[in-house]
Amino acid sequence: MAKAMRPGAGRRIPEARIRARNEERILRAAVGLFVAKSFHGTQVKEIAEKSGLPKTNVYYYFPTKERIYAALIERLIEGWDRAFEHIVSERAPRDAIAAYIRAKLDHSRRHAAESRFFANEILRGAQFLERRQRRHIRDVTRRRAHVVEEWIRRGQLAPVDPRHFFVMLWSATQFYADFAILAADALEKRRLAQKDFETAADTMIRVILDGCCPR
Amino acid sequence: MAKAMRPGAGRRIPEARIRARNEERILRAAVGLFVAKSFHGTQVKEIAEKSGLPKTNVYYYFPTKERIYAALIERLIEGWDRAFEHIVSERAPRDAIAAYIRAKLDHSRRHAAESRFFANEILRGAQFLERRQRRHIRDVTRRRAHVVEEWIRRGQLAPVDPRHFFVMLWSATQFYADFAILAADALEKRRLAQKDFETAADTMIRVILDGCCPR
DNA sequence: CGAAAACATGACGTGTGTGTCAAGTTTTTT
DNA sequence: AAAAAACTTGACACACACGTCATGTTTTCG
Repeated sequence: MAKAMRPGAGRRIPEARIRARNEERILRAAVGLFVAKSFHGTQVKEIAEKSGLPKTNVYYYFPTKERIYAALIERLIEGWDRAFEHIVSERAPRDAIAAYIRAKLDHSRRHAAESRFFANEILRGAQFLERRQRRHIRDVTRRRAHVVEEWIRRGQLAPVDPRHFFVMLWSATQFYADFAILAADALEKRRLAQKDFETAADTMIRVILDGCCPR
Repeated sequence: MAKAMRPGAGRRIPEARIRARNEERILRAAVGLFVAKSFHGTQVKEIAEKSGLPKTNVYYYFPTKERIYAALIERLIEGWDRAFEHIVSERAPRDAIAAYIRAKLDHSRRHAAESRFFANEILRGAQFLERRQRRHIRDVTRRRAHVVEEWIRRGQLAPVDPRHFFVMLWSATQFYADFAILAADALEKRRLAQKDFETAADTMIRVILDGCCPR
């Protein structure tokens, strides 16, 4: 309520003030519900309640439940490649890979709901993911794979398959957020704290860079 | 149909012939559907159709849809620790870890549907997983963690956190089956073949044992 | 062979969840 | 200040999915 207005921002966009706020609310509420109860298990009524809006109002902004889901997918793709920016050939692989791992782990911890939502979508066959979105993922991966190849050519990195290498990084960095329960059980903790994520990062970096067998 | 009878086996269990077969059918059909459409998205009618039984018959064997789901969970836990059997202190860590990775990857490839089903259950908060089942996972992990600690004590392994180390192994070995679509896109393949799983295993073993930075 | 259990099936009830509609209120524009 | 657009709301309809029931058919066992 006590929100500061940005004067110059909202002149030609009358739709983009209250609408933006409400859409945001709806999406925020929807992520958690979709993760916990899946698409079919979530009812629009619940989304409405959780976002503090009446149900009919939800339908005012989104014509169907599916469109809410699709809107969420769209957002995720945007954030997908952010952490990849660390992987550049100018940087030494040790630094770059360590930074990537820390960034990705941190992101997944802070956006656990979104991370799970994405994982869930892939798990069930990426039925809502569009062709162009998958192509985007593919293209980004290819570009960064070239960086790894460059490192290998220079002898800065052991000759590993770059794509499989990335898969390893993804899997390790997503696991703690997505399968938090399993990770917590394995660590014999009630819940994962930030500290646990840091230990996880350290372990990962150590093993992936230098291996687990002593030199 | 042309099934050999085991004479001595089925005397006091008249329920366990045709029942066993039908329950098996139902569960088989259910796994795939639950993965693709989640619990709520799957209708008993579909399970019936896919298993070739009339719907009412499904209800004859399972009182509710939930019980079908729970029965599937029960089975998964049994298979959880199989691959862990490779992790024994008598064995050299290099061999043991490599064998574990290959076994787990192979298992997840051949039982992809079950693997995804389990992943899905954890992802949504393990709502159906019972206390004892989680305790079982915890206990098994603890026991194997001691093996890793023993290796470290002997200087056969670098001093890594054993539990985080296991998490790394799990995540990497499950990823290909659970997130096959993402993995395939990353590798620029239509579908993952057995060969891809082998390359994955090789890469993993290499990186995890010796790291990615050249010695 | 005959009784009892296990198995199979079509038709039905009931709750609930998606999306609609028509009528209100607030905000923006002229 | 009035008109128009954007937003909000309660009540409703239609569909459909879970689970039941009463009634057959096959298997098992004495």
